[in-house]
Amino acid sequence: MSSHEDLRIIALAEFATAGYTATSLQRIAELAGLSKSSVLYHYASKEALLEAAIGPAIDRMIEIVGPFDRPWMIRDEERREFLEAFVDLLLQYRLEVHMFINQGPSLVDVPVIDRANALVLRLAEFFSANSTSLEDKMRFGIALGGAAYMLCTVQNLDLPVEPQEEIRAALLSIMGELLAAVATR
Amino acid sequence: MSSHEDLRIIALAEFATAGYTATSLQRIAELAGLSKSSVLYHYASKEALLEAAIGPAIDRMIEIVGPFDRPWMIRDEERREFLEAFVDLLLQYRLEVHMFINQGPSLVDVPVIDRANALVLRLAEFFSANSTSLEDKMRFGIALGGAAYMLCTVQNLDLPVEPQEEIRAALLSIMGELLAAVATR
DNA sequence: CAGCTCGCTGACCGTTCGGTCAGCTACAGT
DNA sequence: ACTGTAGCTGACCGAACGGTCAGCGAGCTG
Repeated sequence: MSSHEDLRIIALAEFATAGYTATSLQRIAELAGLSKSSVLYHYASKEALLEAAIGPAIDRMIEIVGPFDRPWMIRDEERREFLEAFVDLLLQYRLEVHMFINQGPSLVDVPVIDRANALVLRLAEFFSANSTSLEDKMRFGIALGGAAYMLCTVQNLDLPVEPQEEIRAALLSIMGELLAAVATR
Repeated sequence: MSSHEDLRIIALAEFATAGYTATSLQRIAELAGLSKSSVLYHYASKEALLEAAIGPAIDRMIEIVGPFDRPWMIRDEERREFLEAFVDLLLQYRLEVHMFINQGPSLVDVPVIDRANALVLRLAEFFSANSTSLEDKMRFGIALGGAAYMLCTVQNLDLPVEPQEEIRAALLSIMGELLAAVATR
């Protein structure tokens, strides 16, 4: 296994659970069994490490949201399709999503975080494009923040991580219910 | 106005939005128009400031959860009562709740945070006491984390803070729906 | 063997962190 | 007028931060 990829994974886990600013390069180095200098050999800066950690998840998310940037034009089955893709992405990138959902607002001016924040805004517009009521917007916020929180706090609330398929089905059910206003229109 | 209370309010806002570790005493001092030394005159340490900022919210929460520590014994109307008290508490202490929900897991070994984490665990037990299914537990996690996220990110998602009464009604509706398994049983 | 790159390291840099301390000013009680 | 005390301050401390740099040994290539 490569130190480069190890560092990415370790940094992501620490950034997501302990917070970006609360995670030192020294700490990452210790977890990887390397020196701080080695971390900075593989990644030019702490910010570059953050970019590598959550960048791919944001790219993938933009891929998914991209085709639907005319939310009032898409059909019902496409909305369902989107919801499934979205839930799958939440499951695949749970640490990344949890990270930029919860720490995004506090890390402005970091390029990769700004991309994430802009993406969240686009998502909000997508989900509330045709439903301007306050409650519908609140539903979106709760669904997004709630899923991100729950998927990363499962271990603290004695929730099992397995079986993945059952979690997916339940999450799809709950998210569909929460976003019913857009998912079933 | 007292500097003491000013500092508490400023610190709470900064801790909740920027994060505890990311907020320096210097920053709090500047926002309050004081020197860092003055902050440490009013509060013995950064940790004491955190305790003052979120302690009252935790005390109040324990008051609310306390009477219901036999969840399988309470009646339906009591569950409804509890949900209303809980939503009111979320609205009154939104910054505090957002703070220890999102930063609680990463700030272990801080006494006041440990109290908060223990409280969250008690809440989880309360809501899922008679419903051990995976989906019901996920519902609780999404409701808690989602409400905390949404109530502190409203301004970022162009959600209005007013009118308070409409937000309360909508939140009660959504939370009741999410926690239907326990709220209506 | 010489030369080169790759992964990695310790020593070191300037800055900022939370926290301590002696001392300042304004004011109230005696 | 003397004495506290409350509120506040700048100077300073050791530790930890992100980051730089010269140089190490191993392995591949000519």
